[in-house]
Amino acid sequence: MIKYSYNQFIRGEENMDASNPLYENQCIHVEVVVFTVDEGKVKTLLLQRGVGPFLGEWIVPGGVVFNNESIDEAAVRELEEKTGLKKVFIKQFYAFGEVNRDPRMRMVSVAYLALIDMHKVDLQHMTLKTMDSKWCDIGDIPKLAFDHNQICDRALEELRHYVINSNIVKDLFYKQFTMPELQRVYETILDRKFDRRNFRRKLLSLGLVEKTGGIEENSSHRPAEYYRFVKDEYEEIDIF
Amino acid sequence: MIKYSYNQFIRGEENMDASNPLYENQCIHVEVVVFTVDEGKVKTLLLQRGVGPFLGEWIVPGGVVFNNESIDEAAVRELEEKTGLKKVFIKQFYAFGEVNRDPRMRMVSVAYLALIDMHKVDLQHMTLKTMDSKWCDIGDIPKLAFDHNQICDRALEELRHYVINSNIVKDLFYKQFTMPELQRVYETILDRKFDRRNFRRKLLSLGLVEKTGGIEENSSHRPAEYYRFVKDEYEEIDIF
DNA sequence: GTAATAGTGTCTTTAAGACACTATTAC
DNA sequence: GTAATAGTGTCTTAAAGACACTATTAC
Repeated sequence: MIKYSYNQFIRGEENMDASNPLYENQCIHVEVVVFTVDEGKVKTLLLQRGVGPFLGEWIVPGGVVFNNESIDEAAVRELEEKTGLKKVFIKQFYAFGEVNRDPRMRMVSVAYLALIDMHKVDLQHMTLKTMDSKWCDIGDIPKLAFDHNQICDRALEELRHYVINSNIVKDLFYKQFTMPELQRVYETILDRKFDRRNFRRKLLSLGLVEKTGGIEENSSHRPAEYYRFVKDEYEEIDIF
Repeated sequence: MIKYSYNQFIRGEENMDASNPLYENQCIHVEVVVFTVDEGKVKTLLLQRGVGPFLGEWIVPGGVVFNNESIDEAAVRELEEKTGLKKVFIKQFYAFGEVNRDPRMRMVSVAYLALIDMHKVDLQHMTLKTMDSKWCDIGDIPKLAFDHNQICDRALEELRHYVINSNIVKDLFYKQFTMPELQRVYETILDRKFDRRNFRRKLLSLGLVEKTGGIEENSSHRPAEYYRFVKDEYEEIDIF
């Protein structure tokens, strides 16, 4: 990467460098807010810091963007490091850039959200920089370090938006599912109830899901039929 | 701002600094894509670079984020420097972070969009770093420097989204307007036609606009009645 | 009166919302 | 048979879309 002097840059020439007090020591971070649904609850992945600043406090997964990777690639890498998951669909939703949001440097965080099936993940509870990790009900999120509460809140807003306007919910299911299960996921994330008949009519008439032919087994009641998502790709579509 | 060493940071201690090859020389930029409607056309503000790199090529307004301001504040400052407009409503819509998008440094651009009434603006055609400026029809945007075509395209997508889902269009009118004028703006931005009667019914039944009581003058045809937006604040509301 | 554009109301079609009974399984 | 949960259809209401004639102005 070519280097230039600050004075050249500020005079309007083509150069700039990172040793200028006006904008020195800037750094780009990504944060990935990971959502899942477990036992009818929406949960998000939190990590407990094993290092300072904010040693022992909880945060959402994230890390510095390296110069040899795009911000999207950094988010993917970060998610893989923390969950072991590759090829997860992530969605950038907001950049956080208040002045003193990180005590170490001037840091802008580009935040992403991801939806996963938690059963695919084998959580690492202890790593180099992490003392512990957990899935936390979105109603019970504790005070987090940095501005991560704000990031979480915003992520949840965006999640709801995507759930209403796309087929993103498919990422919560790695295989087949029943209509009541699917309905519970929508109800949990959106925090509202749907009529069973209207819900089923809606999802089917949009062509979003289809029967697989199989039915549930070992239920102590009438077994539900299995469904799958018709499309495997992300698609914008108004659902509710 | 406290400084730390790279080695401390990467070892998982609380420190980091900006002289580490993995993430040195990073810099945060903002870009503001400014939209207006002129003679029934959607236009965006472009500047011609008066300095290198890309001397003489066109870009959207933007600049470096200083360490004493948030990214939102930087966008507001940038917009004021380029248009003279204060208190303009801006909306962050995306962060662009490919690796080599700027030849000078590792640069992440947080992009904002703004809607203004162009008649309020007195364009500066020549400044320290700018050779010229113009309002460019969004159908005729030339090849721009950096990744600014991508930024423009995405801004337009987001603009359409906000026009459909909020009252943002109010920012295009600084005073009263007629129903046909308003309809033309929606039609231009969304690139579709509406039935006059249905359009009027929709806007009125949503309580978005109201008559001012005045009527157009000096039209060589039946004068139209003037309307105003009922709310002055940004509001999310599904319009179409 | 002509040209230009503004203003208005009804019918049809589609989507959303409300609502109750029958079916299947394990025990 | 009992408990638990799945599956299904119709009616009502609201919103969207299609559509044609009259009104006002400058000239």
